[in-house]
Amino acid sequence: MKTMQTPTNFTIGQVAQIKTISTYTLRYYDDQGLLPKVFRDKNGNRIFTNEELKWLDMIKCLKNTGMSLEKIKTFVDDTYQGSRTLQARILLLNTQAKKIKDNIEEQQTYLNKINQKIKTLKN
Amino acid sequence: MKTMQTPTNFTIGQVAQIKTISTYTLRYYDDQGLLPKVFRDKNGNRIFTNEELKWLDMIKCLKNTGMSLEKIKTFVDDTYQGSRTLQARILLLNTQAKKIKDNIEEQQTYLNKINQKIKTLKN
DNA sequence: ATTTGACTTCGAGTTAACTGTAAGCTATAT
DNA sequence: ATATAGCTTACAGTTAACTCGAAGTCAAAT
Repeated sequence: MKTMQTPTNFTIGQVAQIKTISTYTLRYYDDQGLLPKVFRDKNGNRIFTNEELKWLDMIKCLKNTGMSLEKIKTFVDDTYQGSRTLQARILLLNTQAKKIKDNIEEQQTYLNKINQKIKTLKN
Repeated sequence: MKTMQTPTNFTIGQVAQIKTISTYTLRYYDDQGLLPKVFRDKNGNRIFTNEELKWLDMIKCLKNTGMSLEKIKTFVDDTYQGSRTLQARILLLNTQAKKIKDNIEEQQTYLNKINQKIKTLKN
């Protein structure tokens, strides 16, 4: 079903507040092509929409799981290329999912090691 | 029980091979004070022992779980200060353990999000 | 005796991802 | 009318953690 959207136009400062990202970083992401759909008002100011907010969540997800901004950009670009790149995008996400799984295992191993070390320090 | 030690003197190149860390990085770590017990032979060349190999494992563990080299250095320094710093070291490790646990949870959340996204892409 | 290889120091260069500064524009408030 | 706030661009600076180059020392091999 379709649902009504809440008003969906934001300035860079509003987005900075909502997503707790600095305006510097938002402009940097835009400059790097991570937000290719940001339009401008008649004064040249950026207009962010819900689409950008969703992208920022996705960027955060990929970035915080170790993907470089450069690689994230290829994902963004592919997305705007449409269905032609569907397999590439699925592959990229599957690869990232695998990487996260491996990382979780690695972190678990390190956690065990540190807990072991704490034990020995307590003797 | 006490066990015999295998011979325990290594050059920087040998350590680089054993631990697959570049000699550049090893010297950098030494310069930064992360390996305070590295002695020198009569020619001024570094002599690494099993103690350093163990430290390199510990450094890797802390570093790969997100600790800065600067903070790792305080842990190393504290260790060589002896029992006076025991509580500080235990605290540092407990804090790191907590951080790792939180991170694992976060990564799990991101993994779910990505798997969800893969699903929607496949429709 | 000289070449080779592995080591040394010092200092400069690299990279990613910001982070900040300066100069300027525009809409709103006083 | 002017001050303020929030935006703009261009570009320079910062940070952590390396990474490398140059010039030099020393021991072992040819």
